[in-house]
Amino acid sequence: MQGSRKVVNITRLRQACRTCSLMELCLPMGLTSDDIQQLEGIVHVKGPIERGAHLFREGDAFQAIYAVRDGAMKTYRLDPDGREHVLGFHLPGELLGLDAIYPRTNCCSASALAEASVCVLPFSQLAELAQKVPGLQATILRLMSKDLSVSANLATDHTAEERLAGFLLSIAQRTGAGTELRLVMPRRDIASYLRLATETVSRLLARFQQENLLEVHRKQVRIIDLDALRELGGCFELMDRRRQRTGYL
Amino acid sequence: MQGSRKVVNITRLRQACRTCSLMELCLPMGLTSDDIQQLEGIVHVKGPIERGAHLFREGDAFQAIYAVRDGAMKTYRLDPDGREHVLGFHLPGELLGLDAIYPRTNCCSASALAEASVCVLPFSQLAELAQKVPGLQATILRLMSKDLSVSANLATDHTAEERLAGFLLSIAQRTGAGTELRLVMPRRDIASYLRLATETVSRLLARFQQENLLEVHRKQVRIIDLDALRELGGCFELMDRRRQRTGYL
DNA sequence: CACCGACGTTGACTTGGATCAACTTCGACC
DNA sequence: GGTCGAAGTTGATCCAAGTCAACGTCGGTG
Repeated sequence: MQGSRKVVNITRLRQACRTCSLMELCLPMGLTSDDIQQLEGIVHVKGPIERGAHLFREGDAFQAIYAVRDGAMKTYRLDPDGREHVLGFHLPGELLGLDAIYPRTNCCSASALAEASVCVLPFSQLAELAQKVPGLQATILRLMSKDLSVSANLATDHTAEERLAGFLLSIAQRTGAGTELRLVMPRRDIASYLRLATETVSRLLARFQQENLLEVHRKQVRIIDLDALRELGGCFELMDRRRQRTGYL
Repeated sequence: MQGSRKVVNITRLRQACRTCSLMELCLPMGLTSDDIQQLEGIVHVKGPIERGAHLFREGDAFQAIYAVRDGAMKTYRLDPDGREHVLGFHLPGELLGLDAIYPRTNCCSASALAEASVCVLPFSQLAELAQKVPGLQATILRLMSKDLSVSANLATDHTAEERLAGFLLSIAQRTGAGTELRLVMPRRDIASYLRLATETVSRLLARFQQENLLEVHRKQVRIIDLDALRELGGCFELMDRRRQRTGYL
């Protein structure tokens, strides 16, 4: 299986945003084809990044922000005792590294949860381009604003149950998977992200299953009672103007 | 006392950023005097906003972002049970309302903790101006990025002790007050912001005092053992490139 | 295909912080 | 300056979630 994929070490492919399947989801969203062409001029693809490998590390000088193309990434920090705290999961179409703009230093590390590739957006060039392309500036501001809401949601006070329910809804929403979702990240990472113990996540999933809200098979989760789940964790779902689904999720 | 201040109901004063004491702290930071003049063209002052009065409410259409001029504001949301969750405190020079850009609707309410006044920055005009003034775009991106770090800090897993210590340090840092600080917000709001019970905040402050880290008199706090406090909550302090103090805090 | 280590689950016990309740202190207003 | 309500403190008790420990299960490798 590893062998069937030829060694692709060309980590700097030009990216054709125009043909990218994430166009509706990512920075090019709402740009004219002319604007997109300019964006393509500064973007390149990096990958494959194998599972567990790092895209950047805490302390690295800030150079670029990144957009996930495929696979999945997590960002995390190590506390003084060396324990890992997961700050976020980043799925295809989502940005990474925005929090490093202010301090000009990456204040978290980013590693791949599954083999991934990303678009590299060198920040100085991106900012320069955003100066010329109003739609791009607007998109960046909106995406940053969205991240603010996400962390505000997580920072507020909720029970373990509410946070986990909200997390599952958020993953379902972001992957557009409907009710059938795959948790790429291990339980330990979910727990860390939600500020819970791994055991608590495990127990809650078991309980949700027992109460007929979910069907859980290892990383595979099927949502059975969406309404009940929403009842618990609904406030974690974000209004999403891009991915207005046809109402069923 | 109330009487000595004449009824100031002129809520729309033009603002002279050039002479504002917050210039080094707020949006004009790093702009040329020419740029600042343009900024002044779109900014107006709103206030006084009396203690407890609202600047905007959850659900309002998004029109503007705001910069606190003086006083202090809090942002909060009500959960389905009607309980208030404080999302943030906003001191002079800090921005408010950035999280509403994405959903185009205010997703929290903002009220004054003490009589306050703010600069109103109509967003569409601000975005338009940022398009022309590179330094302004850069500043907005940096300030949003900073807010991302703040909420990431808060969202990660810490004990009550660590969060409160970090909170005190953050207030000290942001007010530039050195070791003598005044908590404008009631205990209840601190507790809500830190996801604690009021009683816990009270007890912890008592304990910090007993352990000779602080001296607490109601809203007045003096930091006695800064190093010990940093040991506990240091990771909440943000690198701040604007307010590099002379090392003592 | 047997072994190993990482991941996940389950049970027993502990604990940090919440809740409930009583009391004190403050400051605004008559 | 006395009254009243809001804010803050302190003590007793409780519980959600953490910790510790044992065990099951999967997937990759020799």
